[in-house]
Amino acid sequence: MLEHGGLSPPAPTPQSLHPVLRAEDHGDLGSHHCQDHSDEETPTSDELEQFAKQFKQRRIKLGFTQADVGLALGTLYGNVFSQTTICRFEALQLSFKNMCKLKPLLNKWLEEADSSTGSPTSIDKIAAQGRKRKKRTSIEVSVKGVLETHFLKCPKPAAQEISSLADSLQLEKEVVRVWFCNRRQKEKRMTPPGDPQPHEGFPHNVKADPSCHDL
DNA sequence: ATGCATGAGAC
DNA sequence: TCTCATGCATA
Repeated sequence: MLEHGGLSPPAPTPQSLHPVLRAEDHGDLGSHHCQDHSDEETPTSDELEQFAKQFKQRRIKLGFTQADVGLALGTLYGNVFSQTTICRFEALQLSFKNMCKLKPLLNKWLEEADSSTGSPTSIDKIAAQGRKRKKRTSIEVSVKGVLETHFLKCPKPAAQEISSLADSLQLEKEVVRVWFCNRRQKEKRMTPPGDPQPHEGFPHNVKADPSCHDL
C-alpha cells in the first residue's frame, strides 16, 4: 500500500547503487520507528523542494541575504555557511543527503528570525587558513564541450585516460580530474543538469563502470 | 548564481 | 583515487 505517485524520492534502482537520493539511511541504533515521521528524519525530496521555496520566500520577506543566513547559522548554532551553500540549498543544487542535513538548521533559523523579538548579533569568526588557493582556471567553452562529450561516454575515466585527455586539451591533468569530479557531483544533485525536472524526474543513476575506454 | 578548488573520509 | 560537503572567486 505504499505507493509513490511517481514522484522523485527513493528511486529504487535494482542493481546500480544510488549513493544519494535515498530516504533511508540509519545505522540501526536500537531505535524503533515504524516508517517515517512528519518533520525530522529523512524528508522526501518533495518536502525538501517545498521547504526550500518557502525558506527563500520568507528569507527575502524578512530582508535577509543568503550570506546573512549563513553567518547567522554560525553565530547561532556554531555552523557557519557561505552564501554559496545557502544559495544551493534554495536552488536544490545539493545532494539529497546534504539537503536533509541542512534543513533542520535552516528551519531553526527561520523560526528564530521569524519571531525575532531581539536577535543578538555577535559576530565571531575563526579565520586561520594560511593556504594559497589556486587561481581558478578558466576552461574555454570549446574545451568544455569536449569534456562534456567525454563525460557522456565515460563519466569515470581512468587516470591514464585523464592524462591523455588533459594532454590533448593542453590542460593540467589535475584540472581535468577535478572537472570530472565536479561533473559527477552535478549529476548527483537533486536538480540534475539538462533536466529541469518538469514532472516525474528523479536523478538517473550514473553508470558505475570504469571500463569504458574508447581509444 | 556558478565554476573550479580544497580537504577529510571512504574504499 | 573517489566521493562528498563546502566555499572562494568570478561571471
